[in-house]
Amino acid sequence: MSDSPARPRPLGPDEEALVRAVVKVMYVLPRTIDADMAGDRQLPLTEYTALMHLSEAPERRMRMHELASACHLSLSGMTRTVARLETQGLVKRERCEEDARGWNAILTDAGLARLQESWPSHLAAIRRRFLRHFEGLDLAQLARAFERVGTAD
Amino acid sequence: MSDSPARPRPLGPDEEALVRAVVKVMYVLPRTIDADMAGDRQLPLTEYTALMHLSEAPERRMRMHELASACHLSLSGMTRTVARLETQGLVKRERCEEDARGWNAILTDAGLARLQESWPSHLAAIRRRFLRHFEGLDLAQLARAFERVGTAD
DNA sequence: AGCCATTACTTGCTTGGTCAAGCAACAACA
DNA sequence: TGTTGTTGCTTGACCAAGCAAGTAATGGCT
Repeated sequence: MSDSPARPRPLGPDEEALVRAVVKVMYVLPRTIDADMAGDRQLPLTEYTALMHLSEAPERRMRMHELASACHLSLSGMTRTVARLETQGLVKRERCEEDARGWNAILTDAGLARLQESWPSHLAAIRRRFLRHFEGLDLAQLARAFERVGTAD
Repeated sequence: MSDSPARPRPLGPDEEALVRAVVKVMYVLPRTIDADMAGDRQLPLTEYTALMHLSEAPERRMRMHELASACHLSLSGMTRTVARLETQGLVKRERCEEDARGWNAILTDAGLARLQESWPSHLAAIRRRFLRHFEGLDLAQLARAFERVGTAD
């Protein structure tokens, strides 16, 4: 907080409705998606996301901090996530060649297989629980608005 | 998962952009708002929300499960939240008259004062970090879409 | 060469949530 | 009136996240 705002204008009805709906989505959607994906071999959303980003990276490898920021996770959070994935054999870690402080997280073949096994239900959940409800709206415009959210100015 | 979807159509570019942007918002926005509100006397978002719902309830009181679902929290999560608020004197608990298993969480005067103290910065944060970016869009339409999110059909 | 500031990551601790099990009060019924 | 099942909430065990402090490698700068 830089300045303490004296009496900000209260929310109008539409604004309030939007805020409440989005807050609800933030709480409910991740759990819903997770639950939809909970087949035999549940892959939690965070771990799924990490595998996904790795699969899209050149050589299926990324530095820890890149991966963390791609997943919107703190670096320490990512350390632990990768550790979990490593014990399952889905990811391995290698020291970075050009900077021995750094590590690469690397998607293993098993990890790729696991991701491919999960993505259809992940994708279906996204469509069914989320995108479905935005049919007919201008998605690109909406995406631009959401991309700006969080920035102050 | 009831049925395993064979090969769902992959996301188009606009769909993908929207999903990524919304996911990012879900991770980043709560922390941003929290941080904006972190004045001297930080009131975490969950606790703020609980106080807010209580303040709007008749007699400033609600049953635990009502409050939990209003806040999109599990009942046990709400038990702990209310416990935290109680130790700060912002809420008190009373056995429910007509059903001695039940409890009412009741907003105290101190709680109301605290809420009134927090809401300007809360509101400002919401405007600045969120609503600001939707100017010119049809908020009501958007709200309706988000209200449906999470439901399957 | 030797030191210092910086960077990349990990670890310890705390917080805040879930789920499952427990407990007490109620409701329905023999 | 006791018994049996259900409901409302709490508690215990666990887990994933963040922050702050620690460690190790690097890159200037003298």
